[in-house]
Amino acid sequence: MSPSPELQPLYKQVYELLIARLIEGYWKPSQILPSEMLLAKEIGVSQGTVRKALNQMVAEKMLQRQQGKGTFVAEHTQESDLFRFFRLREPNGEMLIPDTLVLGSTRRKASGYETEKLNLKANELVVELTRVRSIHNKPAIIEKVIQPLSVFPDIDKNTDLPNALYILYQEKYGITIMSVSDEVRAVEISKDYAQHLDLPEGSPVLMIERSSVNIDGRIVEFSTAYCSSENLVYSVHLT
Amino acid sequence: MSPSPELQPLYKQVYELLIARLIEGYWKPSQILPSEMLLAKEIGVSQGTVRKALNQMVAEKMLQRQQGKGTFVAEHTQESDLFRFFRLREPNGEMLIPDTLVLGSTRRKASGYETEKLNLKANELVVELTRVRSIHNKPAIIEKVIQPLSVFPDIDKNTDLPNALYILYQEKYGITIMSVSDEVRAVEISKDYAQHLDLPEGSPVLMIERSSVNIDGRIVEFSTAYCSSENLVYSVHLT
DNA sequence: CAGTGGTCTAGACCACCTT
DNA sequence: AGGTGGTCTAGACCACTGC
Repeated sequence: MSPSPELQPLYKQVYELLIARLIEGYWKPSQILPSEMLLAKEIGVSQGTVRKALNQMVAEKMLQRQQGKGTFVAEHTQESDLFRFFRLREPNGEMLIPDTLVLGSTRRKASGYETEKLNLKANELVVELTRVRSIHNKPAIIEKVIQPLSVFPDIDKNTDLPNALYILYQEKYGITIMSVSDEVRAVEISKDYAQHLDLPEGSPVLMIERSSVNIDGRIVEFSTAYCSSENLVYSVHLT
Repeated sequence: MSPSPELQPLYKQVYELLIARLIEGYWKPSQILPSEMLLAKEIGVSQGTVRKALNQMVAEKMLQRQQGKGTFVAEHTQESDLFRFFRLREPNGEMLIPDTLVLGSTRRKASGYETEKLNLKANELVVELTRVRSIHNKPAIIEKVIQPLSVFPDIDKNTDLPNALYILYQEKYGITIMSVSDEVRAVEISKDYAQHLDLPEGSPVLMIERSSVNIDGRIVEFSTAYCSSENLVYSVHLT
């Protein structure tokens, strides 16, 4: 017997094909896609089948559609989208966009923990970026971001990092963060970090470990944030 | 000019109609719905329109469909679903179902904060239920649940509360929790709670405030949990 | 075997946007 | 006016389930 082929619904094959084109950069963010009819003819399926694939991609936020205009590759450099994954709120529910100050950036070998979290090869180099984020001109969050150089070549050579790193990831490296996984703990803040956040040593703070996932499913960034919950709350809605 | 009627797509009207039937209990959890064809004939639309409404409800976890069997009202008393909103994990990512011990239950007027969170009328009565949840036979979580008596009549008269309260909500009160909103803070644990959790006073713990939402959109329960993050982590995946 | 949901197609009309 | 996506219908075939 010959090996059985993978049987997939047509719309799913179309879905995979379109995703592949997004990953390879065939269509770029904010670019308009061909119409349903054109795609259907090119691929060789009916318009309804293309529509089902497109709608699923819209549901997963890869595409955006506008009646009368067309279908666009999702632009994740707009404020509303950039802060889709920013879960820290003031106790009243308001979200303020923090100012950011870079404390330092070093290049080194990944630790065992980072190698595991980021699915790296042994001895890969990473950049460790440390930043302090302030709200109302008060330092509120200190965060350490680990960026593999294999994913972001020479990322530590950039001057003027944007407030939201995802802008840089998308515009310079073609990497679009589609989902994140957070692990939240309560810990006592270390002496060093306490100074940066203007808190007493040993104060309880939220420690938020985040893995960020690219459109192709790879974990491309890992960060650890410490955040006083005097003025900030980690807030999520689960459905 | 006469007031303009609300124009809604057909499938959305069908969607609303079906939800209304779920809310009024016309179809009950685990019950099978009529086939697409029967629903279409009864409502007076085409089968495709019914399908679009049904698929949206499946996406929102109100219904479940099985090829060859039929469409069912979601059964949220199965373990997999019951713990859909249980976000506490061991540091290795494993989830263990905790044992539960009731510490006490009192009936009193809602505080101003609770009245606001639960959208209650002034001076409504609530039940305050306090429980300790243990993992590996070690107390790990202490939680206070606020249940309005207007939503859950005589809920404090129940003996043998189930481990997962949502079973009780659904089976005795017809209330199905469809979504929750969490606010997570880091705080120092109080002396009283420290004893219950076998922790030093002032240890950093996660404080998780949760509002639980019924299928009709009302907030029907509010809880506050304190949890040592020595052995537990609040873990979410955001897409 | 009959009945169900899953997939796919084709054609129609509408509302919206651009030119 | 012409093109786009949004909605709706109708009909067909398939895979799965239960009798």
